[in-house]
Amino acid sequence: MPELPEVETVRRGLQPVMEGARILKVETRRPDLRFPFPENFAKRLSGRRILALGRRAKYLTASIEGGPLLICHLGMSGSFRIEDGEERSIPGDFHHERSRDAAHDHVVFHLAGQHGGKTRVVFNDPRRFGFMLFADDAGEHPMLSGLGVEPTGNALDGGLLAGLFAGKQAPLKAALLDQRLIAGLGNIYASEALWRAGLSPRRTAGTIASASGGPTARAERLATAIRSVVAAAIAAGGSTLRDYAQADGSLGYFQHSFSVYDREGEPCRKPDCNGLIRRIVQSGRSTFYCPVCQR
DNA sequence: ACATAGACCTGTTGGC
DNA sequence: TGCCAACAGGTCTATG
Repeated sequence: MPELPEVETVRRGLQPVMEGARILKVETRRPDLRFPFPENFAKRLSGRRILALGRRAKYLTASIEGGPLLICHLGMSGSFRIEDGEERSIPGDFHHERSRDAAHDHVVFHLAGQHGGKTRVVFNDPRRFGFMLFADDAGEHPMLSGLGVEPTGNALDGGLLAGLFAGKQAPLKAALLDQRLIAGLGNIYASEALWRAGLSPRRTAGTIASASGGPTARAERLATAIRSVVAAAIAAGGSTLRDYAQADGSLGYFQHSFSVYDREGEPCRKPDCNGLIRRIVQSGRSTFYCPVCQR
């Protein structure tokens, strides 16, 4: 479920605990997630220091000193949880000690911080669509190599977007979900970006480019919408991060108010638009949009 | 190249 | 209340 903003929020939440920490031990509580764990997964990480946590699209990465680049994907239901690593043996603390749904805790990283404090970072994933893999020595992996442009920063502008979509017959919604073009959008933010841009999810993607493949007003609007919706969601994640940090340490999902997603039948939030949000299915997945102001 | 459907899993929700 | 179908934020594979 996590799209780029959620993954970035997870990265920022894990960063203070993981960067610079030494991995004392790694527990894998089953042989696989979506894929089998790499050979010697725990052994190749144990005893090593985590240099940096990164993110590419919806992938989290951890560079390991003298070791491999760890690539993690949260799939649809993955989350991380930070726990105090000191063994607790307080009588009556049973409830606090147990996590909310330990049934799907699949990986536990036991860490020692630079000042000796111990923590555990627990990966939980009920559906097990998530995975953990190692990149090769050059930090490359087929899952990362084909990814398109990040919708953060300023790289994605109208000109670039028009070039990416020129000639495409696929509907805009499908083009936005194509990770080879733009990397990191998912089902929610694709719908949200199209609403912000006032463009129909059913519109042929190529129609936002000019005949020469150059930018148009529509392409500029969509590029701006994508960047702004992603930036706003990351900001929202950051604000909930502070709350979660004080609660139970779980990272992965945050409440966010959406303009169209999951609002079928409700009024469009665009001022003076009297449309009602409609739900359609594209490529087997729900799309939400306003048929009045999105054309 | 492109569109669609199915696959992988478990949990939650809504209708009857 | 119980049951069951539909659906869920992802992406890889196979098929046309």
